[in-house]
Amino acid sequence: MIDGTCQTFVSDCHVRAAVELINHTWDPVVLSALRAGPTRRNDLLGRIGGISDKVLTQTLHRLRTRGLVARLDRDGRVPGGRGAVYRLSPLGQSFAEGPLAQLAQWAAANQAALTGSSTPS
Amino acid sequence: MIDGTCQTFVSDCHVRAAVELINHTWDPVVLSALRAGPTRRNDLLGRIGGISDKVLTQTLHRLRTRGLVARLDRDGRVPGGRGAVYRLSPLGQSFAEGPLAQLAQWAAANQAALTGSSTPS
DNA sequence: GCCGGTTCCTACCGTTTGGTAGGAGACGCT
DNA sequence: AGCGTCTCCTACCAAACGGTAGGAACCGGC
Repeated sequence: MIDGTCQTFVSDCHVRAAVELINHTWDPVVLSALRAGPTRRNDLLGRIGGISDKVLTQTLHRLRTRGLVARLDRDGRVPGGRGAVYRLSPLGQSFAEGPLAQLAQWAAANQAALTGSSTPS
Repeated sequence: MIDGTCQTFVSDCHVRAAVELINHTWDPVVLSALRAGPTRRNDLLGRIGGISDKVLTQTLHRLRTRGLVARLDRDGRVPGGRGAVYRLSPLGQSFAEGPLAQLAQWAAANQAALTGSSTPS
């Protein structure tokens, strides 16, 4: 996957590795949502409008498999639920606050150009 | 799409906007490949192993539509071709050298954690 | 003129992804 | 106990994405 083994793609294949972490539409959203701190499933469902139940489960599962998110069973035990809480792992946090935040920052700075309002020549 | 209109997603929906720029498997690869400078189609096809002709066309088209890549018809006129040359637009360059490079850098620094548990160097 | 390389486009197909619907099991509250 | 809430799973379906195959147009070299 490093410079040698990555002849399938371009030499910058680190990009690929990183992009594949968030290549699933909702992955970056969930990651961003979790930056606010440990969150319960249902709260995520509410905070992230538009995501379906199944997809949130899948996304959380994928993110956990990739080591970006950890699940704390019954951490804070908020009333009214089994209290499965999801939080960013150190890796996930480093990703969310590093590249992901950079991405968001760039998009915010260039939103005018992105929305297609006026692409300067 | 900005802070107000983005209730469909999380408040950080700039992330979404940015990620959608590269959400198509080959987009970041092509963008990275173009960082080396204006490149002809066929050279891209060769430099990026594994991409198919159609997908390169689509990717280039999408990237142009989004204003990240520009096509210079017959710029350098290298021998043996019609000389359609692709290069990063200012926006694309800013994206490729900013967030995309950050992404690659992060992935390179965390490749050990990403690949699972392979011994780092 | 013919041939070959290059740029694109158009089918068609398989896989993946996200969405909807429905249900199972666990637990707290009344 | 009965009920509602929460987690999570399994179909099934539609759309999107990538890949293959084939072909059109364009241009230079022979």
